[in-house]
Amino acid sequence: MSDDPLPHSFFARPAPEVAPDLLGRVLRCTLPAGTVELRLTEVEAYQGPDDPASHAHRGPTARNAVMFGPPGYAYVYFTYGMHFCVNLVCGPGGVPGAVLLRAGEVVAGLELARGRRTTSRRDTDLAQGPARLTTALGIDRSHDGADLDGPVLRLFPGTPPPAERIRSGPRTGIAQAAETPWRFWTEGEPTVSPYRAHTPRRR
DNA sequence: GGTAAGATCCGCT
DNA sequence: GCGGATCTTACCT
Repeated sequence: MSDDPLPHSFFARPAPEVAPDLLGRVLRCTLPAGTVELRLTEVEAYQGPDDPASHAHRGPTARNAVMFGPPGYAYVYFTYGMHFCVNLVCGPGGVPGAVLLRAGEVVAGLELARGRRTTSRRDTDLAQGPARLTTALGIDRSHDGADLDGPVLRLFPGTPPPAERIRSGPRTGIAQAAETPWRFWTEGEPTVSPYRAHTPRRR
């Protein structure tokens, strides 16, 4: 990977526009233990303040402050008492938005990622799910606000999939605005759960 | 000062 | 498919 990282201007668009453009991109995380690189296969967009599912919906707080800052930085939060999730802050000035990284394929640092994900039975499970993804990369709250063109986190152009392989659907695990198709994934990737490719039943 | 819900994962059935 | 683990955040009284 000798390409230059994507510039901050890449993120200076609404999150629902940036999200599909993140598929196939490569996120590198460099820590004292070593480097892990992840090719993104599934993401979700959150665009506040009118998005009731977004952490930014109720205005700025100590936790979500990074979402209200400039694009091109990481927003990391803790949830369910045991998990971290990482977002990439997006959006034109003044509009809080972010893209949650849900899944990816480990393309470098496989041994290190396996060591962090001891419960994983297959390599495709290493970063299948937003909390597994942060564990595999070694990301925690200390990376909240980290520059995506910085010494720890860097996002490289990678190889985006052809447009016909990009799918979208409802976001996962949230009660509000579940009908908004702001989840994007690459069709045919083993790191994306197959059942998610189908339209969920309505009742 | 108390409480309910949460952008989840894992093991068991 | 279901429920437990585990704790922070935000909101209410």
